Amino acid sequence: MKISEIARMAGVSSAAVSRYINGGSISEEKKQRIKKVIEETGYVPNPTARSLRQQRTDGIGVIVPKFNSDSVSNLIEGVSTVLSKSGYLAIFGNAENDEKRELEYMRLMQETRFAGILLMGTVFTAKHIAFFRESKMPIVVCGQNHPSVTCVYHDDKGAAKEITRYMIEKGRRKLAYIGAIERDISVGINRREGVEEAMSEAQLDPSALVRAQVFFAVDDGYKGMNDILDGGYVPDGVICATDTLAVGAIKALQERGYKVPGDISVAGIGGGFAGTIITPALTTVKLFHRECGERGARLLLSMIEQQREKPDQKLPTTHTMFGYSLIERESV
Amino acid sequence: MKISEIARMAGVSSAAVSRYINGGSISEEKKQRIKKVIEETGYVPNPTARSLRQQRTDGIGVIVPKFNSDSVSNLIEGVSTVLSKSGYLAIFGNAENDEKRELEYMRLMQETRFAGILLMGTVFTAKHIAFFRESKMPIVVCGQNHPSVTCVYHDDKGAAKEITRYMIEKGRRKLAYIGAIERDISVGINRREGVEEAMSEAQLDPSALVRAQVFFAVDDGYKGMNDILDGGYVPDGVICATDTLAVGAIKALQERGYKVPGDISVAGIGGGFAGTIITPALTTVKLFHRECGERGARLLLSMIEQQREKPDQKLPTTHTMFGYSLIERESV
DNA sequence: GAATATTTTGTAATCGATTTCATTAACTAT
DNA sequence: ATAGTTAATGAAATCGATTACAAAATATTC
Repeated sequence: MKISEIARMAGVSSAAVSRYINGGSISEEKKQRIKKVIEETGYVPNPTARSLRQQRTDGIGVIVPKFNSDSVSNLIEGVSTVLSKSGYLAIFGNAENDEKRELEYMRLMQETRFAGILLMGTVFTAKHIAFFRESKMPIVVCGQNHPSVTCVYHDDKGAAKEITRYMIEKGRRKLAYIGAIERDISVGINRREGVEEAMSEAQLDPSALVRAQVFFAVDDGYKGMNDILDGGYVPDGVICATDTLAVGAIKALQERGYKVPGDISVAGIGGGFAGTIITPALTTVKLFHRECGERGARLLLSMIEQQREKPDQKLPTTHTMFGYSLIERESV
Repeated sequence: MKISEIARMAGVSSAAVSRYINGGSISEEKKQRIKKVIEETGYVPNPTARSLRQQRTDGIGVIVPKFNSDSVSNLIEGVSTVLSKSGYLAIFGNAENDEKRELEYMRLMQETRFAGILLMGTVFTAKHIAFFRESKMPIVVCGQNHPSVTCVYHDDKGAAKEITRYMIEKGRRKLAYIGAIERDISVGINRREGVEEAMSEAQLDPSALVRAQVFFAVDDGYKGMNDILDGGYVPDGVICATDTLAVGAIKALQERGYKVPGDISVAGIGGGFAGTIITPALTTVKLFHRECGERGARLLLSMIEQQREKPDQKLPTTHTMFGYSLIERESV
């Protein structure tokens, strides 16, 4: 079923049908006739033809570093609930934790003239920044913050500070920190700085903090904890950059016969699923991944609208920070 | 940059350029000229225009019931690694555990003339079956089995049988089963039947099995276990239809002061992440979600190829069953 | 070397919508 | 009543590729 067919059936030109659909001026009488035919036939305009003519698609690209992670899948869940109600189609790209693939996807999505890009960022290279600067596409980044692009992110430093403060309050003063790779600003650097700041404020010397720097898996937390202990340092409190790392750290401690939190407290950051099922239940700081995805998607949608109204104009960047919320459980 | 521009620069017609790209007959000399120009300009054909003319898109629809679940996100991971190497674009649709939305997506994807559909099925209604029967699109279902459509699924009954047999071997004879809603054939019915069969084969009366039927979340397993105990039945072994349910069941037991596995053994089915981090570590049967997604994607790709060669022909359905693998840990 | 088959080529049609443009019809204001 | 707006209309152009078709160039056969 195509538009010319509908036009024939309604006894009008295809231009009239197009105007009916897209809201051009048209007489009430024809409007009714066209409406009737469209309802009877269940006609839907061919999106490909429309895209070709209008020089844009109704696709929104969502680039994620991987799928099988708690925080990412909640973020996606949030994004997809918003987009599925919007008339746009979400196209997900799995960057496989590789910045180069991220860039490839961004370029592909720009070439394909997607309506916008939502990037769940990990590491920003100079090429990323250049892309943000040069591209006129609506782009939103979730989870990182950078002045060159619109971002929705968490107060990572604040969250880390909060959980550290809490641990110090609970009487732990000999701290260790298992952090993530520092090419990731949000998780790698900001959270560490939060820990250090909280220590300073409590008159503890942050340079005395023993740190391990690892990746993001349970095994990495496990290894990080063991490295610290093997180094001869036995803390009484361990902060981990993510809940997943904390799970690994607790496992390492328990294997060595330490009681958590009796001998050593452990805290995470994230508030994901894993922390709710381990023993002891993980004390952590909740971050709002799902909400972050929702907000990011909504923001992108409004940027796309804005651009529709004034094309060719570089969109201003905005920066939205989400807070956090301490979850007291059993591991501290 | 468009094809006519390339043609002008290479001093040929745009038909020649198109033939160069799509492999038509063309002289070696022009081939070189065109190649050079394309390389210099980095020209890529406009996919929208191509789709319009060829009456098909390079999109593959992937419909999932939700994103934030371990099994689903591994499946997606598998699917996306295969598709991202294929030249096709994966478009994910979140059906939000709603069969109606599943159908809506299927219809939308058919209208949009996607190259194929990969459905991570939950419940099949009569409308699903009708769609499978009538549609000429390449469709692959992951996780369920039905004769009317090509499926890649697990031996759910076998897996359930295996873990039950194992539990009986370990001396547990007073069993309970926490199962999932039975509108889901694979997880709801087949797994329960596997448990019952294993009991019969061990001369245990399956009708004596106490069952709870719940949804898929941790809390559902928790509730299911409590319901069984509140009914006055204290089993010595509990089989759960999924690992997630097992996590909830163990939590309920521990809260009531039972030792797992000392007093009561608990086993799951799935082999996901959750079972590796709880205490005691979950004894379970591994299912190959990631591999299932990979296989499903590859199969769909080959079906799409087949259809390219002989269009208008209904594709034959195939049925691929994956096995399982017992994981002995601590909960039995 | 003529007749025939095959390959190469460009022109123009095509996919299905939207949009420009020129024209006509219907109002408003004077 | 007339000039000047504004709204409604359909024919035709357009988006950027692929492809049917016919013509031209080349290769093959006898």
